[in-house]
Amino acid sequence: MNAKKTTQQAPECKEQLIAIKDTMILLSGKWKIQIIGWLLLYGKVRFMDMLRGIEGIAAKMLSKELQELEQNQILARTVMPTKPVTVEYELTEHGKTLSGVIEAVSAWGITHRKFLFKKER
Amino acid sequence: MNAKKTTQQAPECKEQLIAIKDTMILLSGKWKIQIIGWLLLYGKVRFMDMLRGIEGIAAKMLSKELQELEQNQILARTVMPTKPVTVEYELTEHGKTLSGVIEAVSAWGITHRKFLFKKER
DNA sequence: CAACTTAGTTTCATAAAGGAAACCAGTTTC
DNA sequence: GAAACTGGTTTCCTTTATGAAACTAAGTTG
Repeated sequence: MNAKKTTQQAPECKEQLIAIKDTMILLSGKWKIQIIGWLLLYGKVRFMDMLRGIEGIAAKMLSKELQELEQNQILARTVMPTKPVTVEYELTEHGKTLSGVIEAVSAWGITHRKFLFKKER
Repeated sequence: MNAKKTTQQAPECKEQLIAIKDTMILLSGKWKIQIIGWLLLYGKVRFMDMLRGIEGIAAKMLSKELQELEQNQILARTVMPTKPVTVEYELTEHGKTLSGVIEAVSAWGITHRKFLFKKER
């Protein structure tokens, strides 16, 4: 995983770095990863549940982020024929393949918290 | 990993979701994850190497992102006593614990590319 | 001394992200 | 019918993020 550079030439662009860029284009922003984490934890979720549950998100943002994730086939939107119409969102099979990313991000957050705690004492 | 909601109450806030939020605060932006990916691949890297190698980044951005990552103890900055001063950046031990995240992000980018490819034919 | 290198910083400007609040449409309950 | 609920959309506004280009500072080379 190491390749020292002594010249001033830029190293060739590794596929992994391109893949990182591609992924981050889809997941950038303050809310997308949180939304996906929610769907991984809770399965099918209604719009208002997310709006109330994801602290601080505004309806406009939630709506926009859900649309973008749907366009990228990360999640699916289903309108239910209930009394007041409800809409359910859930991860697609492809969306579920993000679980590795979400879990890694989540695990590191906990690692980082411990790191900060160790330091301050 | 599933907890259906039928009530209108928001589900309690899971630790994992907080951890996701914490992590994304540190890694948000267009460049940070790419920079960390670079340092994981190449070890010690000089400022100008990154500036030339990370496609599209401007000096101001690189400088700012490196400062933020240093403040969060993800990487370390070392001024080398060379002819024209050079500065080396490398991940700290703590920064290296991000490898799981970076690898997951990178791997998913490749998964996603395959998914798109399968669909279009 | 002029020109070039490294490693930035500063300035000026634009683009993208995010948010609060009001509004809309359909349905239901009081 | 008034009020409430679901799931949004629209408007207006503020904050961040990002960028290109010029500029600084110290040392090096021709």
